[in-house]
Amino acid sequence: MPDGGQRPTLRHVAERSGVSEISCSRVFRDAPNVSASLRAKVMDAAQALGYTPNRVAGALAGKATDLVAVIVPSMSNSVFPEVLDGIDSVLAHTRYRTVLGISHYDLQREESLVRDLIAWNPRGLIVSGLEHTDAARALLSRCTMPVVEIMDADGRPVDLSVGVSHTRAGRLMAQHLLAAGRRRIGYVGAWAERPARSLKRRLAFERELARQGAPLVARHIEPGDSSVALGRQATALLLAAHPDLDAVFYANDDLGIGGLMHCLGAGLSVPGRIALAGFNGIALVDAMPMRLTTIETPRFEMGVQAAQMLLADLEGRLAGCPRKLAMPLRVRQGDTT
Amino acid sequence: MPDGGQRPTLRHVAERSGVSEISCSRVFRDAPNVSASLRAKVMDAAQALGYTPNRVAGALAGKATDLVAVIVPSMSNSVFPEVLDGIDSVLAHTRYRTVLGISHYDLQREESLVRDLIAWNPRGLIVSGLEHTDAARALLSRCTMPVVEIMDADGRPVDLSVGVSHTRAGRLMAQHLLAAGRRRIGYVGAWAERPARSLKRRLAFERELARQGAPLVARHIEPGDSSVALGRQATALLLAAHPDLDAVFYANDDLGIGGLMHCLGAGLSVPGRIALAGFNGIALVDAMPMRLTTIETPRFEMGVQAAQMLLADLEGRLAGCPRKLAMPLRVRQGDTT
DNA sequence: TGAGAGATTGGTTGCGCTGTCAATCAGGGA
DNA sequence: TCCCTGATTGACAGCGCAACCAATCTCTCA
Repeated sequence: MPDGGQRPTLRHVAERSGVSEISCSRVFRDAPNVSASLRAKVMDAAQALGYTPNRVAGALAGKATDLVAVIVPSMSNSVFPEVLDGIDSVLAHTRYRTVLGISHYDLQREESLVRDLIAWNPRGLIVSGLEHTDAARALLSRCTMPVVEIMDADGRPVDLSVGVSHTRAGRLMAQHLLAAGRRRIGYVGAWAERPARSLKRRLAFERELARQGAPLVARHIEPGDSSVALGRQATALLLAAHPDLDAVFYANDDLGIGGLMHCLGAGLSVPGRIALAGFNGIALVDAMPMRLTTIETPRFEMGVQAAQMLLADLEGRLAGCPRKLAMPLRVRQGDTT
Repeated sequence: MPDGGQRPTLRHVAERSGVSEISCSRVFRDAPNVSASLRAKVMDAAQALGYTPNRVAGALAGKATDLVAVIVPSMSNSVFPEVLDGIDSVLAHTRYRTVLGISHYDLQREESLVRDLIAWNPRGLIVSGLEHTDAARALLSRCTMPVVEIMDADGRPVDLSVGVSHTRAGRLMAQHLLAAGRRRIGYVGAWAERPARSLKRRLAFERELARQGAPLVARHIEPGDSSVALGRQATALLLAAHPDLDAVFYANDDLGIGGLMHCLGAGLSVPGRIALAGFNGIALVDAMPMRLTTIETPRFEMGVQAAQMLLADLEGRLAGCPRKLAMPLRVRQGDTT
């Protein structure tokens, strides 16, 4: 019935079923006030034609797409895949779909992604972090759809936010290590500290150490992408330069596990000789022969909350609710401190 | 200038700049034959108004969106995030954006995602595996845009495909273990073997073992999601039931590393007492104190190739090129066999 | 100087669908 | 029996942009 290899449209369905286009449209949208017999006729015709609604046309006519733009900084460790999983676990049950952008911890790239994804007129945006270029921030604050900034709770969000306090995380870990009697403490980071969150953690960590009279002895910030292998290398370098360190705090668990691997390989007793601690609480930690002490962050749950806040805002259910959500954070004592 | 809080449109830009809508449109599309002065006028007006093109309207008018639908089965290990990274590394430099679906290794869910994403009229689809429900396969073969099936090379793709031969992988590993003198061999899988690819690997593995006179002794397929922790548990169970195994092949590296952790923890000498091997060659392998022998698969590269084939097909550059691409595969000897 | 080629600009139409409002129909109470 | 109400169905316009074709303008060359 549809001429040539063209995709059938509502008009084809309308013609074949002998029903008006708009009634067909109602059937596919599950709009109210459609009789069962009409619905059946339309569905039969659609079935026969292999009709699928064109959501692009629907989006234009209805003035809103059912897309949610999500911008994450990286896919190279398990953190953001978990967040995406959380977002998807909520959106999968709705008509909304995720459009993905990866910024590679580059705020310039993030800005262009924001610009690009806004052009799709999404129903909402989920972006990572509270730090953006001025232009990106301007775009985000000007746009009419809800924007959720995830991962961070230290700062002022453009609109909505769900995250943890990295300042608190740094302080907590400093207190934990000091309480465990450590005094000569080092730090290992990666990504040249481009994610502002890790910088916030480190600064808070250093501040607390200094406040308690045991200032940071040394730090090693790698330029490259974080990974277990990089953590191993960086730890070797740091300990070569500062053999007397009695604890190291890592920007994340990947690095920390790498550090643990180095120490085990080098025959350094952990935590006897040196204590190690990471950040995030990824699943891998539990699978290691020795469980890294870490700070547990709710990645999946942040994704879930972000998506739920977005939906709630779209449905006007957010009146009175907090627009800034700080998620809980706790030190998870492992075997390495 | 745009009335109320409404998003400015081409018409607003046209009015403000005193240029026709269509010429404005040309400016934003970088269409040819636009004078510098006209472009400047238009850009000024757009700047002042904060205009962003509405890609949804453009997609409808131009009869094609710049969306690429990607359906992956899982985000819970590093494999598919890496594939996504590969896809993104290609698409990021184009005007195409990724719409993501996660099927959770459920073909029914995959089918509904296919249906759902086709409704967005994407420029192409990238789906995982060659096995789909009949309905999904029908949808995929009927749709006019290119479809790339990734990860597998054993079977007949609907359209394009990029993947590795899992049958060959299973055979290779059987040969490797037998060549290393192993005779009492076990297998550990997960996800209830829903990914057909892992089943293909195992069957080829068992076939080769049997052919060479050392049939599989035992296998343990977990129902749950694969993870390092699960591999550890499963190995404990398998070895408890079959203490005389001298080698175990795992459906993937996460499980294999879990197995390694178990053996190290239980004081079993690896590879002296027992050999272990995984599949994929994820980065984590290299960071462990003992490197798991594995079969290296080019995940990032498969993403890259899939995206490139898609683009090539869209641009008509695929005439004569193979529409089915088998990627290389090799056993990477570690410390565990 | 004038024709012709090419570069630049604009008008009209319609992509496929949904919002809005109008028309129609069935059934119930006065 | 007839009007009124609510449930169904339909007509029409337009979402914001780009394809197509026409108009204009600018050169170049004879």
